[in-house]
Amino acid sequence: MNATMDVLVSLSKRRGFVFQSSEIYGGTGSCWDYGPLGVELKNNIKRVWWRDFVQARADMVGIDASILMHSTVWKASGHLDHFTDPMVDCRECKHRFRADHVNDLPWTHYCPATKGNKFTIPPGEPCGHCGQRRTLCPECGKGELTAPRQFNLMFKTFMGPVEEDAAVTYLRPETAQAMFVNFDNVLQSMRLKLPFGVAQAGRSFRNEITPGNFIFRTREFEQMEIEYFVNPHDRVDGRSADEYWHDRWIGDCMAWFQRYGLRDENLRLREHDKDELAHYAKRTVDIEYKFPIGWSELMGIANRTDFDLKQHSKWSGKSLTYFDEERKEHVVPYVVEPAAGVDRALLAFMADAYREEEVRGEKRVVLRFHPELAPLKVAVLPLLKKREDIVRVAQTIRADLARQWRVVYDDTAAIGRLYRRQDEVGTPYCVTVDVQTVGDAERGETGDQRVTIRERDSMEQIRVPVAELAAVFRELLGGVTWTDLAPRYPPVRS
RNA sequence: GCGGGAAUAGCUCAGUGGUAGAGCGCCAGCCUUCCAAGCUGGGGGUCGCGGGUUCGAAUCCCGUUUCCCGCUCCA
Repeated sequence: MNATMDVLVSLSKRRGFVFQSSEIYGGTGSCWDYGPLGVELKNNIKRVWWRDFVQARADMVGIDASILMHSTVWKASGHLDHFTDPMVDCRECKHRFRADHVNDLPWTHYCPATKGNKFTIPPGEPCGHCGQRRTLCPECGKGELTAPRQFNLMFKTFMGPVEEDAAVTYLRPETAQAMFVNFDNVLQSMRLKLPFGVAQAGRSFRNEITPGNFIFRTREFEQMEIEYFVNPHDRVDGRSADEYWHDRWIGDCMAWFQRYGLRDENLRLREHDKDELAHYAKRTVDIEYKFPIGWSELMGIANRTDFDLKQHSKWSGKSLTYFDEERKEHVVPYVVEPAAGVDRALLAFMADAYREEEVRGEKRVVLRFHPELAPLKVAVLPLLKKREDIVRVAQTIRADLARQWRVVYDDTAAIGRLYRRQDEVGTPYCVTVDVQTVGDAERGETGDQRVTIRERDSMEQIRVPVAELAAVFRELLGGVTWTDLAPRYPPVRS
């Protein structure tokens, strides 16, 4: 069965993945807190993203910019003009006006006193024929206007302790701008050649009009963004570099989500129509995921052209160009932007991993996380908690493995229940220490110094020497599959 | 923004004016040699919040907040 949003919200709270923000005060709409397991999962997502897209590539570097920036950044980027003024809409023609300007616009008026003749009336004046003042849309003259709406998409704040004197600025609504603003710093300090990319993961803030659907749309969220700069004059495979790299990134990003567990049937690409493209974009393709709420955007990959660098160059007066040695010319790079939401990725990975299975007539809830994403990697479980020798070995194993991975120890229930608990939070491997491991000193039996490793999805078990545990987990948690590794060790029948 | 529904234990929910409940989960003990076993005991709720009616309110009334569904809006 597919996970419903309710089931995920409930599991998230019960097992420490996600809590509603400020819950004891009644909760804050559209804000969520990551709990002990949620933060591990989220950090793992960000880490593999960084490793795969920054660390592993010669053409990528990263930055970590401040959330507060010079307010002119948002003037240049277009966010300030587009998103901070009270707006009214015409219900008929859908034209949008700034509410504080609407009364200054000449009014197109279909006058009832002159059988619907059309007049243009100056601002503030009544109609000379019927005496009416403006009530309808200045543009089409027919539609009613909606009440003014404050489109504060950006969170306004004040730099400086005294509000009246302080400079107004904004919490960034996207991380991208810091990478454009730092273009020249990064280029010069790292001696980069096009094409190259700058990556950043960090928080962004938007006063969303309609937040909701758990962590899908929140007012504070985390992005993983890449700005990949290319020389638009270059040709790759017979195409312009920006178009070539745009498609490359779409493919790479899609493959990345598949690699970490999202199923093909839950992923698709969606091309933005020309009329829905953002003002800066030449082409945008969304990777959509089949969330519990339906198909929705998981990440967007946009060709932002040279819009942003040109804007910042214009507003700052600084040249933001790249010198093409071959052509002996300065060019403004085009930029391809793969932008993913960390929280949405987490939701997708969780939804896709969720399974309800039947095992021996009982329901088993299991999160089949990719081992690299799983918040807990290994649970160490003593089969008998009253046997000091067993407990001692188990504790030693836990401490040893915990130097490299997130490992937990649990002895508070029967083994079956302990397994189910770990299944429910997606722990890929359990290590069980039993009498066979340590032997029975009273009977003069020595143990075999082997423990049972149990794999989450197949529930298969193998006997592995304690001395080899760390090496085995380095393989299992580093890309080697269970199917490849398990045959090297004797199985255990349960 | 409009309409409808909901809010009681960690979770799922019962409780329609008279001492705050169940199942599951959680904790402790006993038991237990590998897939939510059993027994015993335990912690945990100012019934979303504020006001009102009443001898008495989880229950009736008003307000408010949050969440869900639909519409609208938005990208």
